[in-house]
Amino acid sequence: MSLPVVTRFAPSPTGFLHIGGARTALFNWAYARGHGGRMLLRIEDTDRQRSTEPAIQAILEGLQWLGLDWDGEPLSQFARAARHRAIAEELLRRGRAYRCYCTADELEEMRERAAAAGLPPRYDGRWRDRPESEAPEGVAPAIRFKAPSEGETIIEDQVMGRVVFHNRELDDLIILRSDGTPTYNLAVVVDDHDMGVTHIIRGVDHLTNAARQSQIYEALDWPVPVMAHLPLIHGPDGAKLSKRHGALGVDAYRTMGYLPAAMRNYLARLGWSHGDDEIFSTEQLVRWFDLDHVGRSPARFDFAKLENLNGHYLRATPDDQLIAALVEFLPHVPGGAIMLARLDADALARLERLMPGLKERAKTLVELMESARFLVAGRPLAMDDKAQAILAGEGRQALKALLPVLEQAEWSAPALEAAVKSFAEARGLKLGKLAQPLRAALTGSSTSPGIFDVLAALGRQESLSRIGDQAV
RNA sequence: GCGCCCUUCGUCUAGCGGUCUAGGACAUCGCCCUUUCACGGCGGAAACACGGGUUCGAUUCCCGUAGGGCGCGCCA
Repeated sequence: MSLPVVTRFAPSPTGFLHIGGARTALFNWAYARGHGGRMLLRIEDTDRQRSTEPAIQAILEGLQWLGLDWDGEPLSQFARAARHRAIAEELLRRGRAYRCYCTADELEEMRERAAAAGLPPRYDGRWRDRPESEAPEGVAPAIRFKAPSEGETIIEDQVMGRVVFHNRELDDLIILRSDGTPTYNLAVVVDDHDMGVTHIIRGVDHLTNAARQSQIYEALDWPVPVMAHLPLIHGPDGAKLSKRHGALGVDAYRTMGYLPAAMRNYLARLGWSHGDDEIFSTEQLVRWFDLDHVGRSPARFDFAKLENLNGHYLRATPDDQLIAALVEFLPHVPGGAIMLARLDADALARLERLMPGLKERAKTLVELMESARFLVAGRPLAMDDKAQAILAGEGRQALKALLPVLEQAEWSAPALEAAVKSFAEARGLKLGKLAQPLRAALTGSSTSPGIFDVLAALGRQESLSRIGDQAV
């Protein structure tokens, strides 16, 4: 246990980095960083049909956005095919593997027969002890691992506990295809060994593989790494993650306006806990993260909680950093580019003044963007329904009456508030009666920060002309 | 079908035999704050799947049942 920790994240590049993969990466990362170890990245691209370069890029970018870095260069599993083949042959030499001359049709038939008999679809081992001399003409053999047929294989899982598999349940899996390329279970074992991986942290969907891989380690006389299998993440309805909810690429979460720090925090709490702590920094996560406190039951993805958490992070981010985050965010969201183009120095200065009020009201960068939009919006100003209603009746009258008062007022938030207040009192009106139409006229929205701050931030000329537009 | 895994408020979870009249967070409901919307504060409702054991004592340990998940490819 005194060995330096080496973890790895090993996605297959057949699509984007989904939320489950992101959490697996986060846990591997946190574990390695918290134990003075390294986290390696391996791209499991041995399936040439389904692996794509764009998918690799998407995964790398997803990790980067999440703020998860890895040590060394990403390793291509495919590039190591020769090494895998050599180990398959080594297994053959050791008598722990054999050539299988079954055809695809034959295997299909085998599965069908098993299904008909109500048996598990397993390879029956027909070439396990059959001499090579009986090999049929013209059939390229695959190499199968000679799995132990008796006894049991035990996984001492750091999360799931001691898991026992009866060896009779595990059939002889193919480790080298008839075209000479390695299959997953062989490649994983060889790579993890060669990379010096000490801790394998991955989803429970690999638990059965853990048993098969453990057998291969044993056949090779290699030490089995520490294993930890994480429960899966489900959608809000408890079923499998679908496109509709959680099975989105992490880039989708970026587009929805979530902050990487909030994502890390939220993902960490999905399946792992540190007492009653809910909001903690990434630094604390690294310090606290352990396998002991990873739960065993699957978790549902809850957008409401993510959103709440994101709101916390938004509010906690210093204004200048938040503006930087927003500026960086805009190109990734529909309509954002236009807004970015209009954010000149003047608008940025106004945004800075309003940020304390704006960020308190936003849960995502999208909401922040929407609430700041009036700063750069051209006229006529787009109005939300409530704002329109407010300006429909008395609101317009109030604005008209208010205009001369504002023209006379000293131009600062407190002074404007005082002026409007005394005007309201003189007329026996509630302040809200005047503030509401002002808000609507200036921002086109019924939800905005302190309206007097808005007035001050916009400036006398801009404000008066906007109010004038709406008052006529 | 077979194997493995899981099961505390609606959701994420704390709990590792007595401290549990089961704690926190999100969501929800009510009140307060307030120029709107939020934020914030206070308070409410809300859970140990079921049945057997083990034990002086089970949310915690064991076994069943039910429900859910994952796996069973010359995919990873």
